[in-house]
Amino acid sequence: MPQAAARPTLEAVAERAGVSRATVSRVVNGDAGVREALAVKVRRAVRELGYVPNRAARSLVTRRHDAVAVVIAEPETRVFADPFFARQLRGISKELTARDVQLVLLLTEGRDDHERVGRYLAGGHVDGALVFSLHLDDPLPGIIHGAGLPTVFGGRPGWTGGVRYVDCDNRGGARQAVRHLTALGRTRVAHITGPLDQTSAVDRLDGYRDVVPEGDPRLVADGDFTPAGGERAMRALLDRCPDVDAVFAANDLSAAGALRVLRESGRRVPQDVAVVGFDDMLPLAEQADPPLTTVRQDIEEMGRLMAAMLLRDQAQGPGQGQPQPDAPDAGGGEAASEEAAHVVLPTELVRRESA
Amino acid sequence: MPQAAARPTLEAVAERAGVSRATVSRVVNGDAGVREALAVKVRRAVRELGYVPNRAARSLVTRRHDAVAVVIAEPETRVFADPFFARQLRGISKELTARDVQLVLLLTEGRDDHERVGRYLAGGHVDGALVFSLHLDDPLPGIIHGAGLPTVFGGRPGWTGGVRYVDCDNRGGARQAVRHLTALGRTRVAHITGPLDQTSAVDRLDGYRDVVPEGDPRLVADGDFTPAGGERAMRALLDRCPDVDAVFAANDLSAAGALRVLRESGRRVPQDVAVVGFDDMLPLAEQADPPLTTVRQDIEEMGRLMAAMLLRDQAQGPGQGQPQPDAPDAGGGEAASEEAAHVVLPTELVRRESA
DNA sequence: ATGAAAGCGCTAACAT
DNA sequence: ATGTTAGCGCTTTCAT
Repeated sequence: MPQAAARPTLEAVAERAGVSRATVSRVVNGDAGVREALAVKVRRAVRELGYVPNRAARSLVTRRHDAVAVVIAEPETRVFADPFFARQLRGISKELTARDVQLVLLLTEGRDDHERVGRYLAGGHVDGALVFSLHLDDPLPGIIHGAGLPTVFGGRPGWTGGVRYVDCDNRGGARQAVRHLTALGRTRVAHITGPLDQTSAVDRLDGYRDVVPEGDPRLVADGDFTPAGGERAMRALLDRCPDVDAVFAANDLSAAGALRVLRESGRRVPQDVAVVGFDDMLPLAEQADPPLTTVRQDIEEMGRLMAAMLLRDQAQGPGQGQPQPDAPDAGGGEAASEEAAHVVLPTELVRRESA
Repeated sequence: MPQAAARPTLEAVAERAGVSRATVSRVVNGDAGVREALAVKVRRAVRELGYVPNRAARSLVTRRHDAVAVVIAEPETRVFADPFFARQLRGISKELTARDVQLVLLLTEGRDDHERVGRYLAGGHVDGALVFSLHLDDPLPGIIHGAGLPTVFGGRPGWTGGVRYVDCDNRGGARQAVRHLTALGRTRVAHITGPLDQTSAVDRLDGYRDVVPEGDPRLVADGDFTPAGGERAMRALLDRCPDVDAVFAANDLSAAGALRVLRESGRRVPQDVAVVGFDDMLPLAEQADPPLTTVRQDIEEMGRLMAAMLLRDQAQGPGQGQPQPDAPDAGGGEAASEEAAHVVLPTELVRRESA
């Protein structure tokens, strides 16, 4: 029965400092109302003994866990073709670390996992959840929302009401991209969409239409955020409208596919056809030929804000059970406030050589 | 004082099933020695009440946590330019999920975080750690190893003895790459290295030398796993040895840089200079011009094996405190066994158009 | 095979 | 301001 190095307990610290457990607890938790003289003694004892509070024991009584779950609902596609996800995690991690909150990562592989994740979250092992789900028909967000756990979504979910989320300004970013192309004098600006069961793709399409409301419908081709989809769409575009002189691709991956097809077809980029992507996915965007002009979003900041938003009301006490009342800001505005029920981060056009 | 939906306790289940807490506990934990008739009643009560065990209470007495930490020690560079990391996490997640073990993610930002992570790990909040660190001089692995927590490293650490790790066969993969080039009839095969403070880069260089032991030293140029480094190295190579007819780049990112320089210099790939990368980093490798021949490693499997290796002895009981005695296999062999103190996974050459 | 009871280490009333 | 005390929900001897 290996005795695992017998960690010192509060009791041990109390004895060494010559005070009661309660006093040690107060000092350790930074509660006011302990004479400095005693506090000093306690802190010394803590240091000498290498005392570390037992989280399990603490959770048992406080009913808090100082842990939040990060649920990523789509390992199969984009998430793993893209450092996007890693950046967001980094932002989240920074914020959580700063508040001494643990990050429990939940990756779901498919429908089977939904139940498991739902059970875990409803099981009261974490104080909140940060959820990424890209598809409108994904039941997981609903399950989680229903679990009565404070939750913040990454990316606008496909439904409204009582939901908190952080997103980038997909629509505004799309407008930036398309305006850039029209400012270049391009008159036949096409759009390669993303999969339209994702709000980001829908929003980018909407942004495109904002700028080209009278647009030729044949200039819009379906993509799916993959290079192969971008190739297909670009071929269709070239076929239908040989006079196309600009393309706004819904992401950099499909832009890469489009570039390849344009090159094959003998078009020069940007001279014959200008191309703008979205995401500023590195190293792809930089290494593309020619380097891709694209719309950048501050992914890490999105993660940070998600965590901050979730933790904002964490202090109030253990698992509230109810999401916050909705208090949307203007919606799609560029200002970001942690007071809002959703935050939409601005995007930035990064000019390289493709447009 | 929001009462957080008062989860049912063991007590509640016991009462409903008309048995004692102890019996419910046995059933829930699958302990043998409960009459089936009773067990059935208990299970029904559990279901009806939606009982979920309180992990904190359980940990408090068992001193186990059913949680492991995943420590990623280098958010700044490669980890976040590369889905590598995400794939590995996925492998880990799958294995942990299957055993109902939680994944606590620890991302470290720099030296400041080392202490924090060390404290956390030594603090006894998790049953083990899976650690990624790329630099030989990183003190973190040592700290963690010293914390007396069962640990498995991702990638061979820069020191030997009593360490368990999972790695891919960097050296063998490099040999595959270079042999492929020589089999193509190339006689002036250059190598763009990675940063040589990482074992993966050193091993790949060694593999190159295995095949070209008599090699012209001017054919080896320092890179750093980045596209910019690859460009610099390729320029140096072209400068020193204009007759170079093949390049093995230590990773795909630097290969991409090399491709760009070759193109600029008017060389055709693969006709004039053949290029092989390492990693099969998608989408980069596929989208390169021309698509990159490269060495693939099964990243997800590496993650899975790390978790499996860690959990193998987890069953024995709470935090052993001592790492396992070393039981290395042949070292660098291609067979992978979960019995070994380290596992080295095979690599695979993926032929595309660059060589 | 089952139950009774003793804690695991901590926080939070309550008492002083 | 500090100490005393009563659990938090669970597992685990130890009786039966």
